[in-house]
Amino acid sequence: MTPTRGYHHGDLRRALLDAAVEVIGESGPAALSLRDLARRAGVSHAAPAHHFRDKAGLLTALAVQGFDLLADRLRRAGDDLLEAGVAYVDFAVRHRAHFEVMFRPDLYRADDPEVRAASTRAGDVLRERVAGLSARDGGPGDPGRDSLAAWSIVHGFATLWLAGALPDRLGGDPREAARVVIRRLFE
Amino acid sequence: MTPTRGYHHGDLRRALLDAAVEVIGESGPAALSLRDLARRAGVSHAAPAHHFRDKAGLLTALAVQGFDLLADRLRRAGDDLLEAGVAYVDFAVRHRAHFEVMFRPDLYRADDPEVRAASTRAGDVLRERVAGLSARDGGPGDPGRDSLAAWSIVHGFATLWLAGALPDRLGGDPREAARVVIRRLFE
DNA sequence: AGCGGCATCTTGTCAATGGCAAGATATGCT
DNA sequence: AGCATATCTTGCCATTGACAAGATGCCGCT
Repeated sequence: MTPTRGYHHGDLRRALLDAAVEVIGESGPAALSLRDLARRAGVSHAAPAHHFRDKAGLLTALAVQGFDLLADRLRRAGDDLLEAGVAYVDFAVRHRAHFEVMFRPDLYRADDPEVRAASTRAGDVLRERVAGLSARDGGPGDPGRDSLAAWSIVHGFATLWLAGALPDRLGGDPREAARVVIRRLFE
Repeated sequence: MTPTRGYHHGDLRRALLDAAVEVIGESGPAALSLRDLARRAGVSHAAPAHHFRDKAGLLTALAVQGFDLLADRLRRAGDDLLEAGVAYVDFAVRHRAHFEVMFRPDLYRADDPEVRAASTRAGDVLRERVAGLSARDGGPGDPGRDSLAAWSIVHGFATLWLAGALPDRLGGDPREAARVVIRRLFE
């Protein structure tokens, strides 16, 4: 299982996932075609089925990858809830394709055990950060409510940013804009 | 232009939009098929094209309808920002199909003048409510930032609710759960 | 009343897609 | 070396979106 060049034709699974990320990032999940991915990878149109069964299978794998990436990003953002929030938005923008799939459960098998596990892992990190904050400032707040509010505001901001719904005056740096908005939670 | 029964075969445009709302509400926008809508309406597979040109055209019409519905709902929620927020979430849940399309610009022609106009109308109502709040409590806050924060938190909550990402303990009433979360902005 | 114009809908067709079945080919294990 | 298996290919079918050309019913105009 060497990472790059392989045996038969290359390591297809990764190549297909990478191509999917590229396509979705450019044109959205609706534009995704298994046959197109196969062409990009230089294999026949039925090859993807052996790795992912069907389209939903491929998107399920993408979702797992996405939740794991997100958990990693959140962890590396440190203990500060504000920075974790900024990292959440940053993740959504930099890994747009993953993010767009992750929260569209009608596109993949959301009940897949791998997805559930990965999604739980990411959720745990988020809750951890919120709990950390509540502890630090002598937090009165119900941590359930606080994490919901925090999650909602960063998720909403990220979604609206990706949808292109936000006004232009915010400029081109989502991290900076997100920081300002999230801080509103702490005042 | 009588509302119901019509002339040639019925008033198709409305029938198709209604059927689209039903399908999307049940299975998401990915499951939408023009031919299926035509079958449901009892017309031939090419009939929809005359009203909407293509799939994107139909979804564009749905988005316009959605933004107008949302503006209406927000207006009827009154001046209170908290209630407007609850109404936003309530709209997303009750008009799930519209909501899911509205914020997925890759599915329709987001640059369509009608969409832009309708979306602006809805945005104006939201900003109005935020401005009203700032004025009332001697608001120090930058209204730009406040409306962004308010929009983000309600949009995020609604999106997560629809995605089924929120924990079960919230129960089945999104309005109540949303009210608790939104209040977090005012403390 | 009759006629022409037009919006509405239908039939026919094509390329592209997802998914399935059956076969070919390389890989690794024994 | 030989066999089992994962990997990939070729061939096929139903469905879909989109287009073209024709049929059908409604309207206003003379």
